[in-house]
Amino acid sequence: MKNADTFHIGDVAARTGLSLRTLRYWEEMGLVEPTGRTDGGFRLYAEVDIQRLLLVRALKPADFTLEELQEILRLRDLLARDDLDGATRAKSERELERFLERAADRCKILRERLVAAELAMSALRESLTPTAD
Amino acid sequence: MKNADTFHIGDVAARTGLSLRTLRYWEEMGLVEPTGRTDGGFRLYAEVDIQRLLLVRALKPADFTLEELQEILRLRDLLARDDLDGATRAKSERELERFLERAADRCKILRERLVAAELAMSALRESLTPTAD
DNA sequence: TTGCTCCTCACGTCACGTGAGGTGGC
DNA sequence: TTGCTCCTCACGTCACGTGAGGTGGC
Repeated sequence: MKNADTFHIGDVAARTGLSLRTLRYWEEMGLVEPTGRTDGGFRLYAEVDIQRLLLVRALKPADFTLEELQEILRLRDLLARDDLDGATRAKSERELERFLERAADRCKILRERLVAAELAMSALRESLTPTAD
Repeated sequence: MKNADTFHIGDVAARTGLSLRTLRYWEEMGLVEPTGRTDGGFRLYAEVDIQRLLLVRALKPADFTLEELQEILRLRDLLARDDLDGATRAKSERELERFLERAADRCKILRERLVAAELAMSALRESLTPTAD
């Protein structure tokens, strides 16, 4: 039921660093569904599924909701097809661009907040030795 | 009941960018409690409360839980006192140091994840023009 | 006095964590 | 056949969001 190119959920968790619960939840939300199942009901992930999972994992720090990530995957899948009419392709490209721009903005904001946090932390650290030195 | 140096929750929300719900929740968790209340029950925040709120807000991006932030505030308050015996002070300083080190580590990890996210995003963007150009 | 601000429940949400009880795979 | 992995509920958690229904403040 399982050939050499498919993986059980435990293998996938080990390879991606995601929890079993996260893998099942992402499937439940329609984000990444395993290619197949064994007769007994075990999930079977193919290499392409794992690449999808790694993409989602990589994008998560940009503060997307799972719904937004799903939309990004949908657009990516759509654009990967070659039977797409020009108008649909152009529209999808613009939508994906918009997502990526918002994500870039949020990355910038997160970086600024990290700087502010580190500033606050060094201020705290310095208050440890207020008079002495 | 309210003098010139105290603020209603709405003023505080405007000044800190935190929601009313967040201010009330942080109080409920024992993180930042307003200095007083009016006879009618309105919260009254003093300047010192607002500084506490701004510190918590600044530290949040370092991925602390509210419980951890509470512990940091407790240690900071303790260390601000001058009636502290040397042993307690030294111990508290070490504890706070440990927190700050862990926070610095997490900031570093978050920064690396942001880089990875931006890499994944530019890879996505490039896949938009696979053949043309 | 009017309306704007504030109050306290209390249920909802997002992205999972964590058992409980049961079965598949090599 | 044994045990290790996997399955599906389903309740719990964290940090709030979002009304509902009622009252305080200038």
